[in-house]
Amino acid sequence: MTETRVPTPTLERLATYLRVLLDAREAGVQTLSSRDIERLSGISAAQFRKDLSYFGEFGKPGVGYSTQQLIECIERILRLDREQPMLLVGAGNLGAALVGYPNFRAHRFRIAAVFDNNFVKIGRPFGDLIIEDIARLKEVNAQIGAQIAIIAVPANAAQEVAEQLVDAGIRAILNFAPTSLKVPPWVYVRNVSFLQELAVLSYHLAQEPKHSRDGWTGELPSEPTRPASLAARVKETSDAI
Amino acid sequence: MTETRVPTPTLERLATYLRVLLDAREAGVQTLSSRDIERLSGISAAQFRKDLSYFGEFGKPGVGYSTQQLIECIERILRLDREQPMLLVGAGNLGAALVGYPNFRAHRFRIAAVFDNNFVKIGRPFGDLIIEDIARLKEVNAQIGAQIAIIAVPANAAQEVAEQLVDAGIRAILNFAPTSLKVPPWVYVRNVSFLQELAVLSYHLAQEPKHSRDGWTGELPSEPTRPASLAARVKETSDAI
DNA sequence: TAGATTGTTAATCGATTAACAATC
DNA sequence: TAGATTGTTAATCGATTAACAATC
Repeated sequence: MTETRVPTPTLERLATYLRVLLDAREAGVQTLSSRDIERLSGISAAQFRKDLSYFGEFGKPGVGYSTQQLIECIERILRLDREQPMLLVGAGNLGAALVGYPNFRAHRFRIAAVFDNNFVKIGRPFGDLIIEDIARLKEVNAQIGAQIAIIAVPANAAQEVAEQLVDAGIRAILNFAPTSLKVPPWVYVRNVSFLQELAVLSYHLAQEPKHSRDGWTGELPSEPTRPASLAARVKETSDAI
Repeated sequence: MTETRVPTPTLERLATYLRVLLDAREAGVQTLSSRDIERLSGISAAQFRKDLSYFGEFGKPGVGYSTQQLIECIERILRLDREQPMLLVGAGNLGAALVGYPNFRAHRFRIAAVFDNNFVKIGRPFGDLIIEDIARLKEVNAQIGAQIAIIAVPANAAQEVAEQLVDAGIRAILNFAPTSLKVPPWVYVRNVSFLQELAVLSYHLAQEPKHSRDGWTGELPSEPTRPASLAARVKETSDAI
C-alpha cells in the first residue's frame, strides 16, 4: 500500500468489484481475469487493474485473480471485515427503509441506534430498535462507539444534527438531507441527493438521443439475463427493497 | 447553448446551485454574485461561472446574478419547469420513503404510479396511489406517458424490471438495486448505492486523519448556523425525511 | 469614473486508457 | 515452451483552477 492518494472514483468502483466477486463466488467461480470483471461490471479491465494497483498486487499473470482472496483483500481495504455500528438520525420513512435494508448485514454494517426529536416517536419501536431522544445522542454513543452516522432528517435540521454527531465522536456521515453540511476537517461527509439524481436524469430527456433506435436488436452486449424461472422471479421480487 | 458536451459533474452541481438560489429567494435576496454562491454552496466561484458558461450568459459584470432569473434558467436547463410524471417499481420500504418524499413536488417530480409483482400487495393503497400489477406496466404507462422510472426492487429482479420499463417507453432510470443494468443506448441510467456510499465512508475511517483536532475551534468557516429558536427547530425536525 | 464581477482563455491538475515488458 | 494475463508506465483525455480583459 503506497502512500499515493487513492482517487474517490477508485474507492467507489471497489464496492462494485466486490459485488461482482461475491456473485462469482456464490456461483462457484474460483478465478477471474480482469477481462471477466469488465464483462460482469461494465468497468474496463485496464481501469480495474489500475484501481487495484493503488493497494498492491493481487493477481497472477497468465492466470487472473483468486475470487476468494480478492474478496478478502477488498473487504480489508474498505474495512468491511469487521462489525461497523452506525447511528441513524431521523425515524421517518427513509429511516425505516434504511433500518429494514437487508443488504447492510452482509457487509457488516449495522444500525445500532436510531434517534429522533419528536417526543411522539421517542420510545416507540422502530425495526428491532427503540427510537431514542436525540438529546441522548452523545450518551448513547458513549456505549456504542459508532464512528459512522446517517442523517435522514429535513434539510433545516441537518446542520444541527451534524454538530451533535461530531460532538458524539462520529467521524463519517452519510447525509440524505439536501443541504451542505459544515463539519470539522476530520469528519468525512458523503451526500446522497435524490433530487440531484432526478435532475440529471431529467436533463438527459431534453437531449436528442444521439443513438437512434435503429440497429438495436434487443440483444444485450454481454451477460444475458439469468435464466430464472418465472416462479423464482416472482419469489425474488415479492419483497421490494 | 453551445453544442459542447456538458460534463456530468456540472449537471450535478446545477442542482446544488438551484437549491441555494431557492433558499436565497425565500430569504428575499434579489441578487447573488458567484462569490456568494461559493460561500453558500461550498463550490468555488470559478467553478460556478465555468459551469454556467456551458449554457449561456446569465450574469451582469459588476453586479452578479438575478436570483429569480437564474432560478428560471437552471429550471429550464434541467427540465424542472414542467410536470414530470414518474413510475416507481417496488412497493417496499424504500418505495414508501420515495412516495412520501416531500421535496419532489417542489421540483415538479411526481410519482404517478407504483408497481409490484407481489399479489398480496397489488390493489393495496400506497401513499395516494394503488399498487399496480407489474404485468400492467406498459398498459398503465400508455396512459401516463412517464419517461422517468425508479427501480426499488431487489438486485435479482432489477434487470427484468429494467427491460419491462424500456418496453413501456421509459428513457431514464434511477436504479436503487445494487446491480449493473444492461439497457439500450437511448436509455440513461443513474445508480444509487447505499452500500457503495457506506463503503467509501468506511474506507476513510482507516485513514489517519491528516487534519489534527488541534486548531479546531468549533468556528465554522462560513455561513454560521441559522439562528432558529429551539421551538422552531423542534417543529422542523418533527417529521423526519 | 472607480470598483466589482462577469465570461472566457490558458495553465494546471487528476483520472482514464492504451500499450507492453514481466511473468505465470 | 507458448499463450494468457498481470502490473505499470506513458499518452490521452477531461475537469478544475487561476488569471484577466471586458463590462456593468
